[in-house]
This record gives sequence, C-alpha cells and structure tokens, in this order.
Amino acid sequence: MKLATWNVNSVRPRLELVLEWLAREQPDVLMLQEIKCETEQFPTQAFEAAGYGCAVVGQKTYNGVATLSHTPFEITNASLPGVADPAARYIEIRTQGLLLGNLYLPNGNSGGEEGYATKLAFADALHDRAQTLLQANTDFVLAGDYNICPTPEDCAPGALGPEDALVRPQSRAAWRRLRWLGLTDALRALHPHGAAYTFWDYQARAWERDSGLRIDHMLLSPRVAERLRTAAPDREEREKPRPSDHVPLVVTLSEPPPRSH
DNA sequence: ATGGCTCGTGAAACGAGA
Repeated sequence: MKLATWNVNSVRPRLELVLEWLAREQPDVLMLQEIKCETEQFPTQAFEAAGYGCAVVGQKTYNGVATLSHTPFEITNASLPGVADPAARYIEIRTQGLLLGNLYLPNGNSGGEEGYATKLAFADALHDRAQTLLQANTDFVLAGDYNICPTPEDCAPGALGPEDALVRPQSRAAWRRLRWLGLTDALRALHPHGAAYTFWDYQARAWERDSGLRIDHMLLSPRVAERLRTAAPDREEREKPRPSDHVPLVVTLSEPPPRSH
C-alpha cells in the first residue's frame, strides 16, 4: 500500500502537476493540504477521471484539505474532534482497513500568542484523537503538514529563528507527546539521521541552497508501523515549473498479516 | 539585512504562508 501527503499550496494552479504525479506514482491514497478553495471549487471530476474518489473539506481563500483514494472509502470525520476553530484543517477516511487522518496543523506565526495558542490547541486535540483511536484498537495513520520541525536536524542551519512557531519548545514538546503515545515517525524510523526536508521557501533561493525544513510527517499506529517498508520525500517535485513549496512525502506499507483468531 | 516569492482576493495592496 502506497500513501502520500502533499501540501500543494493551492490545488487549482497545481492541478496538472498533481495529476501527472498521480499518473506516475499511482499511490493508493494522496492526502492534500492547503487546497485554498471552497469544497465546491475542488476539481473532483478531474481526479475521478484519474481513478480517485475525493473527500474534501474546503473554505474560501485559506487552508482546506482533501484526501484522494483509489479504493472505496467512507468519511469518518470532516473536522478534528475537540477543535472549536472552524478552519478547514482535518479530514479522516477509512479505507483498506485503515483510518487515515489528513491534517493541516496551524502554522502559529501569525496572530500573535493567540495564533500560537490555536496551534497548540490543535496539537492537543490531535493527541486526544490518537489516544481515542489507540484505545479503540484501530489501525491508523496521521499524515499531513504538522508545521513542526521535530529536532534541529529537521531545520537547515539559519532557516528559522529560535522564536519561530515551527521550532519553539512547546511545538516540539507537542510532537514528542504524540510520539510518546507509541506512534512511529515513518521517515525517521527508516532514516534516523540527516536532512530529509519536505519544504523549501520560495524566497532567498532556499531550494538552490537546500535551506529546507522537515515539517510534513506521517505518524503510524503500532501495527501499521510493523508494516512500514519505505518512506521518502519526493524532492523531484521541487524542480518542476511553478511547484508547491512542499514536496510529497511517500510511504509504502506491506500487506497486513492474516488475522489471528 | 525581517526582505526576499507565491498564493487568493478582487481590481490595489495586503495578509498568510513557514
């Protein structure tokens, strides 16, 4: 099973790029963030023509998430339980025996301390959602743009100041708290050290200087982690004309073991 | 060097992004 997450920074100007990527990579599921359009404006027909059903939560101008699935699915949540903020930042589906949460965690650099508190509140609610799913013995993946660089290795030297919301101690603590539930960081489980960036700023020739960040992640519940085979950012997408500032993170899983009884 | 790009909005700057 092949899963991917990709912050596309607006789906409409990126539609051809995403369709080409789907045709080439043929993932089972692609989780998109920052679609930046209302649900009705999402190019559902184009993705359906490519063989993917769409679960979409959009809004005007900002945010928005969509999950594309090659296999039949049901939507289990169109917002993150416990989050009062109406921003379109979470959609969750069930397919192939997995619950797949697609999230766009608030950046937290705008809106002062109130904006930062929104980020931490979302992370708290995500922790509670993961805990609920673990208690229900559910196999799940939480994938998306977490807007957190978990460790200094995940931030190119000088790319961010120490006060940035992506590296603030409370942001990193929120990430560790998720991991301490027993979740596996797919990328780091297979590649424990070194840069594995998923984002390069459009500005200051960040891509050319490889001044990137690792902020897009997939967390796996324990039984899913046992099936982990590969995890890698697709850096080639950052070379394309008019790219997103993020690249896809691609994870492959082996088939689930036969059920015991 | 707090700017540098790239979006959406809506028709000019501006906010958000990270």
